[in-house]
Amino acid sequence: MLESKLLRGNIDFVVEQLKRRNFTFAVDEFNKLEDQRKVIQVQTQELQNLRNTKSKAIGQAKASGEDIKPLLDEVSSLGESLDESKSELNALQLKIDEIAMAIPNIPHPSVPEGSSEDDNLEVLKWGEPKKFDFEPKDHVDLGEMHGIDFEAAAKISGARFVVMTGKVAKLQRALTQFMLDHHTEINGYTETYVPYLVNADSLMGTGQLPKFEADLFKTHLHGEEGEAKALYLIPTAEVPVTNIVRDSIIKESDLPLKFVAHTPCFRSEAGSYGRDTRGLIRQHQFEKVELVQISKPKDSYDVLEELTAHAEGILKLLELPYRKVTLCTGDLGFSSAKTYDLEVWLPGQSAYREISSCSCFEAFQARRMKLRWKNPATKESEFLHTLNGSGLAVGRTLVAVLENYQNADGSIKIPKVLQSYMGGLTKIK
RNA sequence: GGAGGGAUGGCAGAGUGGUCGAAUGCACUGGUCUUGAAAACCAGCAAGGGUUAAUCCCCUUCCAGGGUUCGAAUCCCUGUCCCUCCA
Repeated sequence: MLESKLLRGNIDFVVEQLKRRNFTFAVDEFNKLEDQRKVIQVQTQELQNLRNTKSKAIGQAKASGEDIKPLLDEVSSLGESLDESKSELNALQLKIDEIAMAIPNIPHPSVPEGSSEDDNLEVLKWGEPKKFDFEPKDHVDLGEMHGIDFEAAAKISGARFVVMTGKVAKLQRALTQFMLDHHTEINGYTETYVPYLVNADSLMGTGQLPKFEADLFKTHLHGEEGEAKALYLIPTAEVPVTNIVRDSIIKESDLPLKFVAHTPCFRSEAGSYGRDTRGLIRQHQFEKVELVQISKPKDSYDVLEELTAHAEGILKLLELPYRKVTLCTGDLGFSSAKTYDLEVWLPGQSAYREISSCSCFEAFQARRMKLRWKNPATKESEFLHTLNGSGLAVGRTLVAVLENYQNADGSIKIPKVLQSYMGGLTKIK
């Protein structure tokens, strides 16, 4: 959600900025509603004031033993016009909120202009894609001999699910453990366990709702109030973790807050039919280790660099070649002001593929979830900045390890940092 | 499964229909005093919104949502969460 002052006072700037990310803002409609709101709100508050004053007078008259009948007659008609005015105001406010909640964040000035992912800007490349003296297989072919079973998953659930057994399942767990340990012990994050089913308010807070309901799995509850109580499977740990601090005022001394959580993520992948249908790349359910930071506004872009470096650290320790790109305005997520994607090298596809997305949301999410701090400089409560990034997407990291560490015979070398998590194993075959 | 109690400002905790946005204590901020600090004393101290150049002023908010009433923290209904007792 954008700042209401900005929407009211400097709407031309907003429109211009949103144009950068191909979002057309219906200014005229919004302004019209705002003008109406002003009139009705002032009118409503005046009526309310009148009622309060009269009611107080009745109280006083009664206390001093006067006859209150004439005063009662005076207010009798007030309630009706007040109710009318109130409901008119409510209706207007609902419409305005609906529009406001659907406006994406404004890109940071440093974000490159562009319309699609082709315009993303490469920041750096790390590591050399390994030259194989044989034709490297992709993870699906490799997985067949190691216990990755898509057929069983299709039988159990359907497409875009997987069953893993044996060493490969353990390797995924090793990756998860390694990431969690590294982020808590080296990078200073607090390990966090969170619900995997969340309510609509939480999703509003981080920006998945109201616009992107189609991307989510929604539970269905029986009974009359089922709809209102329905929970959603989390598409990312960002949702429950960031919402830990929804509706709260954080002490300055507690900032920045740094959380790391491992959760499964569930995505409907609506609209991605035919994309990455093969393999583990695009699943309805996958594991992810997520980094979340809550920072003071002035620090947030330093934190973005730091948090991204934390995600990169995992790739470096796993010795996986990657590149870092800045998403262009057209490819930026709804809530984000600036995003770095980390893309890992996959020999099976001869391509870099996204394995982490690190974003600074500025106060966009904080405003939606009323997340504030007491700024000692201004003595005001002000909105904080939220950030998050995958550190990393575990399923895709597993893909990267399988493909980058494969041998000609299909066996997989275990990366050094994972060996202790695999009981000293150096190779799976 | 049954019976009861509770949810109030950063925290603790009063308040059962009207000058209650809310006593009091703690915490916090400023001041007096002090060589300095502590103590003591004095003063200030909720959030969101409207209007305004700004102040003033006004509105809303005492778990959430409905209702009763001229008027609700207070009464009624529903829900959520917490606690106690019984089985």
